[in-house]
This record gives sequence, C-alpha cells and structure tokens, in this order.
Amino acid sequence: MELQEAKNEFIQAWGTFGSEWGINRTMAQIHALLLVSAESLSTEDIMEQLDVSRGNVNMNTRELIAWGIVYRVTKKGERREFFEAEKDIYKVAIKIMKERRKRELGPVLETLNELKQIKSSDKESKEFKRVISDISAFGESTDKMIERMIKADENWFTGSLMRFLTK
Amino acid sequence: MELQEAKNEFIQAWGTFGSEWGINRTMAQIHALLLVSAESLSTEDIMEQLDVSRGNVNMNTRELIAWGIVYRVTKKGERREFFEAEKDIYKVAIKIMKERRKRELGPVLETLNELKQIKSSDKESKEFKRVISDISAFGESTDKMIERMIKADENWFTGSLMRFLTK
DNA sequence: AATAACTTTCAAAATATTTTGAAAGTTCAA
DNA sequence: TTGAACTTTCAAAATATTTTGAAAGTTATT
Repeated sequence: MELQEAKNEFIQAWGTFGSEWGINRTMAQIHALLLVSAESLSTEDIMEQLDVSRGNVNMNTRELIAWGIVYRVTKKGERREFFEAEKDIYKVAIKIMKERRKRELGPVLETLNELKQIKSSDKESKEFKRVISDISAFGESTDKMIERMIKADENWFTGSLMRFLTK
Repeated sequence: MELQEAKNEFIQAWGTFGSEWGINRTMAQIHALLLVSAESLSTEDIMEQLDVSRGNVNMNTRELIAWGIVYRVTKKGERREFFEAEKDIYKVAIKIMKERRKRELGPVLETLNELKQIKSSDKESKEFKRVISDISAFGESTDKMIERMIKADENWFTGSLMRFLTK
C-alpha cells in the first residue's frame, strides 16, 4: 500500500469514527489530515487535499483550535497561517474529554441536580427521584474521573492507573 | 415543579445529551421516558407521550432492545407488547459501552492495524506509522479497559477501582 | 492611502438523517 | 379459515446539519 493511500484511508476512517461520536465529519478529517502530515498545512492545502471549501476549512480549523488539539503556526516570510495537529495522542484524548465534559456533561448534570430537588411525597415521585439521583451520581463519578485524568501527570496513561485498568 | 413537568424536562435533556453523542434524539427520549415511567409502556403510550409516529417508536424500541437497555414485557390477557427500561444505571452504562465498543471502536482498530502494516523505509512513512501506532495503542488500551469493566463484577463502579478513580 | 494577500462571515444550497404513515405482514382467538 | 389486533417495513416527506462561495473584513506591504 502506498503511503498516500494509507493516509487517505486513515482520513476516511477517522472521519467516520468522529461522526459516529457526534463530531462533524470534516472536522475529524481535517484533524486526521493534520495528524499524518509531516509539514504544517495552509487553508489552501487542506482545501485541496480534502476537496472542501474555504469556509468549511476555516470553520473547522477554528473549532479544532478551540478544542486545543490543533495549533496555528506562522512561518517567517509567510503571510498565511499554517495548521499543525497535537501529535501526542494522550494529550489529544485529554483535551477531547475535557472539552466534551465542559460542553455536554456539565449541562446535563446541572439539569439533573435541579430535577433532584423535586418534592417527593407519593411513591411515583420518589421513584422518579431515585432514577434521577442514580443517573446524577453516575454522572458525577464520571465527571470526577475525567477531572482526575485531566489533573493527573501527563504520563497517567502509562502510569499505575492505566496499568491497573488495562492489566 | 410538577412530577410530569420534571419528567418532561428529563426527557428533553436526555434527548439532547444523546444526540450530542451520536445517538438519535428520539431513541434517547424513548429511553428516558421508559426510565421515568413506573409502569411499562405500549407502543401507543410512547406515541402519545412523545408525539411521534408508530414507525418511529417501532424502529427505536427495537434499537434500544438491540442495545440491551430496554426489555419487551408481556402482560397476561394482553395481546400488545410493553416496554420497560433497565433501571440499573451501571448496567445501562456497561451495555452502552459494550455496544459502542463493538460497533465503532472495533472497526476503527481493525483499520488501524491494517495501516500499521505499511512498509516504512523513508522518514515520512516512519512518521506516519508512528502516529498510527500511537493511536492504535491508545485504542487498544481503551478497548481493554472497557473489556475489563464489562467483565468485572457488577459492583465495579462502587468497588475499589472506582473509588481509586474518583477518590 | 492604496493595494494585495489573506481570513472570516453567513445566507443559500446541498446533503444527510430522521420521521411519517399507509400498506403489508404476523399472530391469535373464535 | 377468517378477521381483528397488533407489529413491521420502507419510500416519501420533513427536518436538521453541513457545506459552499462570494462578499465583507482584516492586516501587511509599498
């Protein structure tokens, strides 16, 4: 298999994987492209290689930068900006967890906490409260776990925690 | 806040949360509705309460059943089938992890393993291989972690592992 | 200050996903 | 069997999301 062919296959696979997890396909593809590019790429480069529009590249690179997994880099003597992916996959994973925790887990936990306040005199209300509290407790634990991972030494993944988890 | 109002808010929140994670909104809403319903519900009940079509309810209940987080129940003297959600939230979480691991993580790990086989003589190919191998290793560890959680005693969540993770 | 090089915006178009609902299929009781 | 009660299917319609591209905005250079 050619290198270029392999790269393209990876870009496809990463795009599919991303969209299965609620991440827009092009965003995941741009991320994949940057991951496997030796050099940093310009907007124009990305447009060409993925055959998408300027607006689309602009939108998604900004989003990737907001997630903290792609960096803007400048080159001397160049007006244009270039993009480069964070290649440390553990850092990438942590940044993604951090971002999704903030954007999606946070809001749902807030809602659950409000709903837990409902007065529960009758049996049905008590049952409702129990279900909500269970989910909330689970969510809080997950949240704490992510928080821990984020705060942990960047070697957490190869450290004792991970060895324990993955045998 | 009324119980009914609280239930509706939960159904909304759960639907939004689900769709942010690549799960179809109605599927998540049906799941939420069943979670907070004291009694098991018929197709008709779900249609009414969520104001969606019969086909939609049929499709999504089947999917929820395929995920193993909703059960079909029959009542004596009733032709119709009723639906009931698994209320043990740890079981639900495990089933979801298991299913998504199988459906989405598995395929991507297979692809990565193929791509790792590429011959890498030049520098660029070596670099590509390194990136792919890193992602693959991360994926495999995650996979093993999920496998462990699935196999673990059903109290894993409150057990030593989880206490370690969440302090 | 004018121009060129580049980036950003956003309404409209394209695409993808979800939902509908009527028709076909199934099961069971009479 | 028949037909009533219920479930399933799936093409078409509705909806939601993503993408485009041209115009507006910005910044650096002359």
